[in-house]
Amino acid sequence: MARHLITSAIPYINGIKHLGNLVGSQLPADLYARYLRARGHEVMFLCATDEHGTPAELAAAKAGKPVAEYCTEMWQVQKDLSDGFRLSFDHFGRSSSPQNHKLTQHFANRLADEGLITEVEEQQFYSNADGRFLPDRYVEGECPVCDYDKARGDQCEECTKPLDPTDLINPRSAISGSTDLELRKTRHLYLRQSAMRQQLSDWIDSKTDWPILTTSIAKKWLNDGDGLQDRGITRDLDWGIPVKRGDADWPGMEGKVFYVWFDAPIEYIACAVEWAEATGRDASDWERWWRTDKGADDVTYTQFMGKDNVPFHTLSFPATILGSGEPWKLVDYIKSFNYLNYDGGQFSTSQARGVFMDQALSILPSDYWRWWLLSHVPENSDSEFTWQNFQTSVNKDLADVLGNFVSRVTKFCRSKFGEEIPSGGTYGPQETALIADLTTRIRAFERHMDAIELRKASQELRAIWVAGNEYLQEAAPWSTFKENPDLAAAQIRLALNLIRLYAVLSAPFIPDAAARMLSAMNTLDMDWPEDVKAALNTLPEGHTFTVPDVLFAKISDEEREAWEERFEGMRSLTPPA
RNA sequence: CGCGGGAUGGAGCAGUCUGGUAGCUCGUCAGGCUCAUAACCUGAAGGUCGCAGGUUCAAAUCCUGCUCCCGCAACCA
Repeated sequence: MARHLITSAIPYINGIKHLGNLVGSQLPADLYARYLRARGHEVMFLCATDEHGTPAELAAAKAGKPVAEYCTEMWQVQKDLSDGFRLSFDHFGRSSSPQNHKLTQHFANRLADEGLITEVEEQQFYSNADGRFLPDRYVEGECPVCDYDKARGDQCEECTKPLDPTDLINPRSAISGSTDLELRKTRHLYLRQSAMRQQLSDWIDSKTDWPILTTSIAKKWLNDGDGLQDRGITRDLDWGIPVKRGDADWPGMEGKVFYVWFDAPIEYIACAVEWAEATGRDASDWERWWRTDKGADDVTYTQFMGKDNVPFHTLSFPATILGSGEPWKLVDYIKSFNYLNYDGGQFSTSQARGVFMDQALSILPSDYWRWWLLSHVPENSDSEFTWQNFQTSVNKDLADVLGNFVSRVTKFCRSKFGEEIPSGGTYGPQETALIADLTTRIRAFERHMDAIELRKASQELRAIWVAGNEYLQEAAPWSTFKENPDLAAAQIRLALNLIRLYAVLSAPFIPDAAARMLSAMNTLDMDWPEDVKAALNTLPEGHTFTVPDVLFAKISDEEREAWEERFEGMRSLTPPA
């Protein structure tokens, strides 16, 4: 038994996430966590909401609520949705938690002590109308190059020219449209990432087994242009973690907060602190996951995220960890994903394009979504969600192959032998061959899961389901029953045990259906099939079971067409109350 | 010459690192079975592996050049 720490990139508090967000981090992380638990490993699976930054303030303002109140509500909304998708977090925390405040201030203090923080004075637009500083993107104006009048402070979207806010002609606030702006001097803390470039580079180079996507992005940031740049870690905002050196004030930094990308990854650690406190544990219980001097040296830490998050996890957060000089656990493996596109374009939160988590659950149970998303996860390149593909895959894999297998076996047994595992007969060559085939496939499935090769694992799992149908076709118990009922009994006994086996193997992908399969087989035995032959003898002769309802109803053409039409337009921008 | 990823039968993908008869799922066609959610099982047709050169006995796989698509481009979650 090994110990695994797993974190999913933490979703931003601003609004409900779409399927692209889900498939890029939380869902594959959940699959891996469930699989490792099923194999008997000790798992700590953490996620949280990322609550700081300007977008949260703006969303709260739009909703007419104080930002703290807005975040609390949206946290609950996201929590309910992750429960709906059966995401099995050990704790779903909040980056605005007191625990994270304390840890973030602690790390800043440590980094300052190590000489890795510098103060920089710069000029930034201040909006008198809005009563706040405007970060780059929140200044708009006319592009000095192409005259496009909606150029943003960081870049002109029309001519793609990178800009400074001060380059803009007639700058205005993107929040209120006010042109009453003035340049003010402000001081900010910078993390001296450049000083850690070599250390980070050596560390990345040591990770030879990481996905190409992960290392190539990291190396680009390390080596491009002038190399890794120092990064501002404070902002002139109200909402956030106050800049302090540990418990002490930080002279000159009054009224400022840490930048969201500094405190968000620290929440991975703070989340474990929240977990320990919420469950009545003490500090040593979370420290054994995070402090290598307090038991975490045997922990394997895996992070899941979309490709847009890679730089922060390969460089910024490791810079914080390494720079602290303290024995914190560093990530061992980073699994990153490409994007899931929606019918020819990108899913978009701001444009409300695509299918969002709440809508998905209102249409179909979570297992449908989990199976499709996990078996089509964008591992090697961007992939695309289409209703047509979704309908075909789900109907074929879940209804026809797996669901129908359960149905044909249980119904046949009920009609010929009654609702109990039939007695008599022995396993012969066909059964031996099936066990050998399943053993090979299950070992391959494990290898793919261990390597987090999710598409291959899905494919293998499907092949394992198909093997059951092949066996039935060949064994033909409906024929053998007529001449040799004992043989038919043995065949069906095996098939019923196969249902339990499928439930165990499939549970990480489709937990609800797996639970129904186990319930129908009237068993709580979820032991992993280390020995397939033994696993297929788990349910003994005479053990009772019930015929379950249809596991997966098929998606009809009418339903698919209705959804295609419904989701063609944009979703309502109003988040649920 | 900004960086990275991709281009494989009608669709979606694996195979490329470690050259050696091109593989999987869906779709199509034919057959089988009749226990089952008109499901399941078997077989067949269909690809000059983006384009052009090169290395080699042999290239989807290695090298060179080119074309097209996607993402990123630093404080934007």
